[in-house]
Amino acid sequence: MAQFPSLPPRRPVSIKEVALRANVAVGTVSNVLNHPERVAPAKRDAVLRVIEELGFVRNDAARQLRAGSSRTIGLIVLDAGNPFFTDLARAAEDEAARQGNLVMLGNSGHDAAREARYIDAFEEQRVLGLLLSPVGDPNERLEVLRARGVTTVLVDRLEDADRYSSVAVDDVAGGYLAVRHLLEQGRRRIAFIGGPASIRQVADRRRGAEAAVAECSGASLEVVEQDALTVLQGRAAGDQLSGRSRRLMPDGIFCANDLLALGVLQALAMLRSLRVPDDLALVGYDDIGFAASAVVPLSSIRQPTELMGRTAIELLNEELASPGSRRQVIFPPELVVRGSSATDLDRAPETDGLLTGRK
Amino acid sequence: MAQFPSLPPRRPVSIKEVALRANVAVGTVSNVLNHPERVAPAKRDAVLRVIEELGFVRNDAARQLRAGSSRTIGLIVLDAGNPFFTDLARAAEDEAARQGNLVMLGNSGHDAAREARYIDAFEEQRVLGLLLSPVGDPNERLEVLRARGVTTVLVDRLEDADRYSSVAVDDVAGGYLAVRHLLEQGRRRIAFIGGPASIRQVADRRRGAEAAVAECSGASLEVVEQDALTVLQGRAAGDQLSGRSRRLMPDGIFCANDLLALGVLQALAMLRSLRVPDDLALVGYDDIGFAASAVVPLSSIRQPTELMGRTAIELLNEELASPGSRRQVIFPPELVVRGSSATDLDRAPETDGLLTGRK
DNA sequence: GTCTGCTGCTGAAACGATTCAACCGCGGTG
DNA sequence: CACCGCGGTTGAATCGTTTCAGCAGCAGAC
Repeated sequence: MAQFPSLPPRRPVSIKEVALRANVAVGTVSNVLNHPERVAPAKRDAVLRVIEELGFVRNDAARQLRAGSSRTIGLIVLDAGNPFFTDLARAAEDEAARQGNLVMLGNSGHDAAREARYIDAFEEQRVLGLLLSPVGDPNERLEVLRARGVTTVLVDRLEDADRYSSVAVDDVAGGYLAVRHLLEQGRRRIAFIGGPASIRQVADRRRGAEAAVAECSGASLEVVEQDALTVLQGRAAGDQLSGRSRRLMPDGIFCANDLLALGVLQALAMLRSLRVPDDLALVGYDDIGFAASAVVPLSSIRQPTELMGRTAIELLNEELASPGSRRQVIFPPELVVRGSSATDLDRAPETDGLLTGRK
Repeated sequence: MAQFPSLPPRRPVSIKEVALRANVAVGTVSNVLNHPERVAPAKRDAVLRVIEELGFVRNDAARQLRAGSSRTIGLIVLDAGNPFFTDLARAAEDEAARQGNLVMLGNSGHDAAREARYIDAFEEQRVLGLLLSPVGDPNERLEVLRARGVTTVLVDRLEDADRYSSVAVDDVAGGYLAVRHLLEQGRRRIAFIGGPASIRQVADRRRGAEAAVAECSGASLEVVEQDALTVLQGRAAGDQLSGRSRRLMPDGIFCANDLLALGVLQALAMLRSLRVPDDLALVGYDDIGFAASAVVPLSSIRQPTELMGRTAIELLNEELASPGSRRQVIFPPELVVRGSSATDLDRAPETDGLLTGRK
């Protein structure tokens, strides 16, 4: 531990000192910062020079105190490690930056207490608004916030009533899209491998799969339920399937998430007799980074995360502009076709226009 | 878009209104909030009741303005999607929370402009201090911050001079640890598969590998250089190796990162003739989530991310307490042995005490 | 009854930026 | 010459909290 000659711990420079040094009134310095066009060029440059010289940095607390609200938007995510949220956060940051606002990220990590701490902190900071991907059922908490005038937009959560603005993604459409694609590739014996049905996303994706199968005569859907959405569970499911006779083997598999699909792929890679995609086509969900670089590149369903982030900020702005306005936006997911499901990649559709009607 | 009867946009309740309603002075309300022990229990409860009743939330801007600094610590990371940083962030948050402080996360995404925006914002907010994992060479920027009195701790970056407090991990030790383990398993023909040597981490890991081989007579090290640290590059390296005759094939491979190792594993899984770990032992680096659930669970080097996060906060506190004090902390990484390198998992050492001397 | 000490409470000052009514100076108009 | 208009500038008031010197009231000591 090195002890340096402690440089004088200079207090930050205030606007008053700048004014003094530049021989102008404090109001003029403030104008230079906030309404440069009101200040004569010569004086403006002089003030800017002094600001530079003294290393003045505006005290945001004082600005905020006077202005009544900040330029900060709070974003609380369930899992900062999940690419879905980081992509969304980045898009939200960009969109907010375009209006001169700033996004601060809080990570609740599925922990309600942690979430509460961030909500309180953001409220004390009088944030412009809150983007919240809530832990569990947020109703009471949200009502309190609402009552205190904190504008909140829900992210990745569908609310029954239209009491909050929200952005979410249509998982039913995603399941439909995946299975429709398998059917279009000529597959008829479809299997759905999913995690616990208690997870809404899983249930929705399955419903979408069922809908697609119902539209196609001669197609059947088998449901394989696993305990969790992990690679290991996927491998278990794959091992179980690979013991079957050729006759009972599905020729198309849709997994509720990419981890499951990668596990299935691992299990099947052990088998020489079965080839992907020729004998068995496979589609995952989420389009995680690993999907593209699997042994056989994995087809998957991608969520429009960037769009969701931008839209969340938009909805917040709308509600700030006209308090009381609410809007729910549900996005259709997108199919990404790769080697695990396309016998002929050239013909593979990039996006599926047919889905628009369901939106 | 539903338009609700706009509830009166009530201004937030101030401490003055609370005082009025509770028949006390503003100073007393402030004391209830900050020094409850100074207030008589009866009065304290009365004030708390009114606070609850009116839904009072302290205005942090005003507190901060008066107090001169906030209770917020800024953390700027290079990549919020990287588990290394999210784990570190979470540990930092926990440690900060123990002292009543709060960590706000900014994601620079390797973008210097973005980083600058966050630095400015945090400085305007007069944060307690900054934990920074800088983009590129930060020297000029840091000097400016230092001059303005913003206490900064560097994360995951070694500075030559001891001009800043910092936490980092010893990549040389990591490389040494990995290869020593391979040698202990009886392997002698070692290969190092690494990304561009321009990345410091890669170069350090390689140097560690060289040091371990040098200590063991009869051992040799072959270096395979790839363009990037990706699964695809790993697969390319694996394909290249698998064309070799048995004689020239390494029996132990150390990859500069887990992605490369997974790629190698993919390439070798195609080959029936070569088995992992019997014919070829494999060790990766970073211990990402996928390492444990690979076809053959991957041995890897784990960085003590939680410890680094906690320590970063500690260093910040130290420097705040006695300005001018600096400390650099370098952590030794940890070896995690899994199926890809252990012929006998029971004998596998969990941590390697031998390393302590190098620290 | 006076003095001392102590607890608990009060109320005004201070923090630093923004805002806004007032003011200044100057050129143009009638 | 008086007046107007106007761009540019001023400085006091304001935001909501914390801090702190000072005061009231009370108990105990003498």
